[in-house]
Amino acid sequence: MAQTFQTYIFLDLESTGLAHDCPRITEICLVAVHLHSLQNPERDEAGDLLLPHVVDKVCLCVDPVIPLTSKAAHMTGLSNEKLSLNQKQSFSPELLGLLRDFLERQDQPICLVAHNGFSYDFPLLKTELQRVQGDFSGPLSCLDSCKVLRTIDPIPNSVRIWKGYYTLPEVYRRFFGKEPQRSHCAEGDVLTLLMIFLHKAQDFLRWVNIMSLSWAKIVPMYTP
DNA sequence: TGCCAGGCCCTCTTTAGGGCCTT
Repeated sequence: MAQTFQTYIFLDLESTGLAHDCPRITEICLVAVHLHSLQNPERDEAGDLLLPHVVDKVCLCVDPVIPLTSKAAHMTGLSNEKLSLNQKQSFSPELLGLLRDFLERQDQPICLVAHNGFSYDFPLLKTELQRVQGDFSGPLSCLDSCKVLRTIDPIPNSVRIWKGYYTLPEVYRRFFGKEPQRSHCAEGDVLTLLMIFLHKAQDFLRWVNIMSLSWAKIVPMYTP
């Protein structure tokens, strides 16, 4: 049965590597936006979309305990040394409690949104939750923005080289004609994703019931 | 330097193969 999600939480993770590296999270950012703000976006005097002003936001750096791959360190600008010198804690039951509190304070029901989330962010987050013997409770759904974009923004026949067509920066460039800010920083990528969603809000909201999955159906990336 | 994984999607498909997207 179709439901109307009242809150969309845009999510991005930075981590020590890709799935084959059995990665650990190094940075997590969640930005919660109410349906009202998505349906009634703010614009500047020129009519350009603005980021919603009324949002709840959590951004945390996490000690991954294991080494970052050189590529992940280069991309994210994070390092084990930086995280250690800044006394960052590892993913803990307390962090799970914080994330649960963040979800519970939002107007329900909630849909998490991440780019390539079905393949990467959601399974990795589920693995970290499993590591601390926990999980999110209650009805919670999730949506992969990459999957939706493949439907609502199909590749034109005139485009011959389509590698990178649905990467987060490329979609942003296509929609807004400028470079996204702070790529490969969790908060930067979340805000880029939020703007992309706002740009196609009507389409995303139309497809969300068909393409979203229950959080309970997300399979952990690997067994911790 | 490029590969490494894997679920998903597309097509020169479905008795399969290859590429994307995420760090």
